[in-house]
Formats: sequence, C-alpha cells, structure tokens
Amino acid sequence: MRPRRTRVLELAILGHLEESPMHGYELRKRLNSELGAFRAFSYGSLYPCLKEMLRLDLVSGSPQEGAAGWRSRIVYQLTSEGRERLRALLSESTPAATDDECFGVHFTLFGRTRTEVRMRILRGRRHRLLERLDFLRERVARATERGDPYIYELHRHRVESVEREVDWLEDLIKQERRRAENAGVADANISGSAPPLRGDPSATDQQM
Amino acid sequence: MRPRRTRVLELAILGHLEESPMHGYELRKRLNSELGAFRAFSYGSLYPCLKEMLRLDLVSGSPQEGAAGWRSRIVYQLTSEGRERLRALLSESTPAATDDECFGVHFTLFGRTRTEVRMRILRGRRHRLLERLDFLRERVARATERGDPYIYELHRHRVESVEREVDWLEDLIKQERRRAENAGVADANISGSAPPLRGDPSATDQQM
DNA sequence: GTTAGCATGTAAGGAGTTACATGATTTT
DNA sequence: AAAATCATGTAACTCCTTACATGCTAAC
Repeated sequence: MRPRRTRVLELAILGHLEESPMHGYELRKRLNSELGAFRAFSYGSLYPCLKEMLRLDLVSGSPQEGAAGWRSRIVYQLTSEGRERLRALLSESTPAATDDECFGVHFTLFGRTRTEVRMRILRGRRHRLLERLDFLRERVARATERGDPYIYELHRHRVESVEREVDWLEDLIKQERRRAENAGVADANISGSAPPLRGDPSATDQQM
Repeated sequence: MRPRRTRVLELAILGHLEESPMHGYELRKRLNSELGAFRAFSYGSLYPCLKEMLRLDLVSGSPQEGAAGWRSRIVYQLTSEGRERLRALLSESTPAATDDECFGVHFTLFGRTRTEVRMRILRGRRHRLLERLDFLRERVARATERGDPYIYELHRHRVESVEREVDWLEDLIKQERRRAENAGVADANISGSAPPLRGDPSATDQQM
C-alpha cells in the first residue's frame, strides 16, 4: 500500500487536532467548512492520510467504546511528535506555502501562529502574486497585439483580480506590523488569543 | 497503455488546431500563453493526449520532413470528426464547462463561438458562482460566531472576490445581449470575426 | 564548443476523487 | 418501516507533473 500523506492535508489535520481531539468524520466537516469552496476533502483522502499519520506516530487514535455499541469511532489526538511536526510545518519557509491551496490552509491557522510566521507567509504570498502579475500583464499585452477581444478581456480581469489580492495582502501586512510594534517582542507565544483584525479602518493610507 | 484524454486538454487542443495546424511543441506554447498562470500543461500530458486523439481520428498527424533533417516534427490537423467533436464540446451544456479551469478554456475560444453558446456558458458560470457565494456567506456568518478573525477575514475576502467575478460576468452578459439585438438572428456563424468588447463604458448601470 | 532552444516522447509518481461496501442510530 | 445522517474504510480511477532519455540546430 502506497503511503497516503500530503502536505496540505497533513497540515490541516495537525492544525485542527491541535485545537481539540476529534474523529475523522467530524474532522472532515470542520475542514470543509473552514477551507470552503475550494478543495472539499473526501473520506477517500482523509482516512488513508490519518492512517498513515498513525503509522508515523504523528497522531494517536483511541477507539471510543463510550456511546453504546458504536462502530468504535476513533478519536484522534496529537502526539508530541505531531505537535512538533505542526510547529515545523508552520515555521517552514518553503515557497509551497504560498500556493493558492496551501496559503489558504496556512491562513486558516493564523489564529495559532506567531506574528513573524504570519508575516513571512503573507509576504511570500504577495511575492508569488507579483510574479503572477508580471506573467499576466505580458499576456494582456500579447492579447492586445493579437486582437482577440475575449482573450484580452479574460486576462485583463485576471490581472485586476490578482491586483486586488495583492492590495488585500498589503493591508494585512500593515496590520501585522502595527500589531508587532504595539506588542513589543514579549508576546511571541503560539497560543495567544487572536487579536482583532480590521480594527481601525481610518488609518489605511500610510506607507508600508 | 491507459487512454490519456481529458475534457479540458482535449477541448483546448481542438480549439487551437481549428485555428491552424500545429506541431506539439508549438501547441504547448500557445496553450500556456493563452491559458496563463493557472494550469501550464506539460509535455507529459500533451503528447500522450495527442497520441490518443490520433488513435480516435480526431486529429491527423503528418510527419514533416521539410526542414533539412529535423526529427520529423509532426504537424497535427483537425479531421472532420475532430471538427465535429469540437462543435459538440462547445455546444454541450454540461455544468463542467463552468468549472474554474474549464470556463477559462471555453472563454479562450469565445472568439470562434456563436453568441448563444457564449451566453449559455456565461450564465452557467454566473450560476455556479452564485452558488459558491451562498456557501461562502454561510462560512462568513459562522466565522463571525466563532470569533476567529483570520478565518473571518479569509472568507470575507473570498466573498468579495467572487462577487466581483459575478459583476464582471453580468457586464459581459449585457454586452452579449446588446450585440445579439443589434445583429439580429442572421449572423449565427461560428467563424465570424469577433466583435469589439467594452465598447460603451457609459451605459453600464441599466438593469439586466 | 558550450549553452540555449527546438522537438518528441516514456515511466513513475503525486494528490486527490468517485463509487462502493458496511453497518449502526436517529429522525420522520 | 423507511430515510437521513453518522461513521469508517478500500479499490479503482483521474488527471496532471517531474524527471528522464534523446538528439537536433542556432546563437554566443
């Protein structure tokens, strides 16, 4: 049997199990409600992945016989190795974390991440989008030459859409920076309660 | 050997070969410059797909010995079956055509599509996005309850981004409608030159 | 003369989905 | 009593990518 384990899914599972132990079915519901719209994980990927993570001692699974004669639903829990792995994945500066998919999962876990990690990921994402913009702008230029109005229109819309995501990221980066300044260096704990976002809509036009 | 053929890639290939015969390498460059940023097809998927399409007589491939001692590059060309297949794929009302990926490919071919087909695809895409909006808005609501500001922020941004795509689509639909009215029923030919888009930026706020 | 680009392909692998099998439990 | 939902799992399949093998030609 081929080892079924992937970066995204593994990260998502570790992140959610850190919050509280859960069985697979529950886990899937949570994942799909938070990740939303893109990538709805199916049992066919979730269960094999959990199994593999069991094998690697990243999680421990205890069959719960509690509720009268269930098909012993298995409640998964992070092991200390799992916790370590989660930390490692979150702090990793792999460019993969700025993928469309992976970025979303990372973002979902921002509530339990240190400011500097959030910062790195936000910047990394912005960088990737700026690269994509370069690419797309060239496409727009080429479409203008070719004279196909639909292809032009498509790329123009994509450029706009990526530009907006960049703006969004820059706002977030600004907020992170302000927060880091206000808090000093002391509060770099991973489990600190997530501070409010979008708190001050007036002061958004100062420079980065 | 497993048959290597997919909807998206097949459609893209047929669409581009209709414009003019090409060899694989060239084809790939074109695909990647027009589809852009998302989905950059690799040779590993392109060549096997072409091979399969050869087997099905959707395309015919003639090795070109012309340019002094080339590794006989194969120029692919649509057969009549291929042309038929392209028509069928373009007119198909499968909901798959409104996928993120597939929609892009269809849009790329709008220059060679009839108005009614464009209309159907645009509407279908809009419908799919509205469904996604419902889903995402529920997520935003739930994130508000839960009180995780990052998850809230993520979904809020996604909602905004989908809303904007809907706006874009509605603009396009309006334009298509105007064009259809101006042209009457007579010009429903597939190879008509693509008319200009975004012609009248003033009249955008009339109702659908 | 070596790098870069043109050109065609194959094998293996990665990351997931769909469809199925199975059964218990709660709701209607 | 039927239907929905909870719950776990497997096998097969999809669709694409990476890495490799091969060799030619043009540019620097």
